[in-house]
Amino acid sequence: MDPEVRDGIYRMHAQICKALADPKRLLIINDLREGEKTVGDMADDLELPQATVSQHLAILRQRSLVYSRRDGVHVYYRIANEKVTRAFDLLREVMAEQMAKEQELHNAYKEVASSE
Amino acid sequence: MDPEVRDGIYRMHAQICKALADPKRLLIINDLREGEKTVGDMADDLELPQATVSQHLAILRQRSLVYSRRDGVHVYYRIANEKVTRAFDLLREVMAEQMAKEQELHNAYKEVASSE
DNA sequence: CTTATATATTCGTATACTATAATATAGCTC
DNA sequence: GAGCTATATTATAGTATACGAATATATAAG
Repeated sequence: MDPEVRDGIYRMHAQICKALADPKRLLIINDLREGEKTVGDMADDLELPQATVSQHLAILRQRSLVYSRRDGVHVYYRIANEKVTRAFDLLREVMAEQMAKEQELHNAYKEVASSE
Repeated sequence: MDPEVRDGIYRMHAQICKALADPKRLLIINDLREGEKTVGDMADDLELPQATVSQHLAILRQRSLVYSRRDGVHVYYRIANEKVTRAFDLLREVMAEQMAKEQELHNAYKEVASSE
């Protein structure tokens, strides 16, 4: 493949990953699983300042991970693609498996240590 | 959930996402789908300096997305969890669908423009 | 047109990331 | 041990990102 094209694709791919690479944006995405919500709803749910939520939503919007629609004074957001949620879940599973593995090691170590 | 615990989990989750959030690391992960490889193999495949590949592998290693084993002078890397690959693929599909959608819009616009 | 509310944007700053070059370490072979 | 190759680490400079506070915009109601 043309290296420039390849790099362009990988840059875009990374941009999408970057959109997920922040704890608050993950909280927002998780919150949106329940369905469409307004900025204020999410700010309340997550106990975050409105400006913070709005800033992060702007990033998610720019990268088309969420869509928004205005209804009067409210702007409703929703997850743009169900695959985003699935990726969220997969990566959380990776994390959980890592933690489980560490836990095992830790327990094994305690056994050895206590039998000395 | 205890907000501190929640934040800790989301921080870790974001750390894993961050590991994917760089074009070169995505190239590396993609390269490793073919199977175990050494640092040098990957540097050759991707036409990147050895130090660059090694640095990015260090990040992937710290976050346990890849495992490594030494065999003599070589260090072989492999993807730690197949779910990482699946997340890679899902997010690439998200990107592809976005591009397709943009393409459609673009074509639709051209039609309108040319009929004026 | 003014006020009130919801949302978005801007700005300054602190922090974190990436890239490159140089250097260091580890394990062979002789 | 000397020299060679593979890999890792460090230093640093440049860039990007996140956060908080303040400000701006948009809509609805009066």
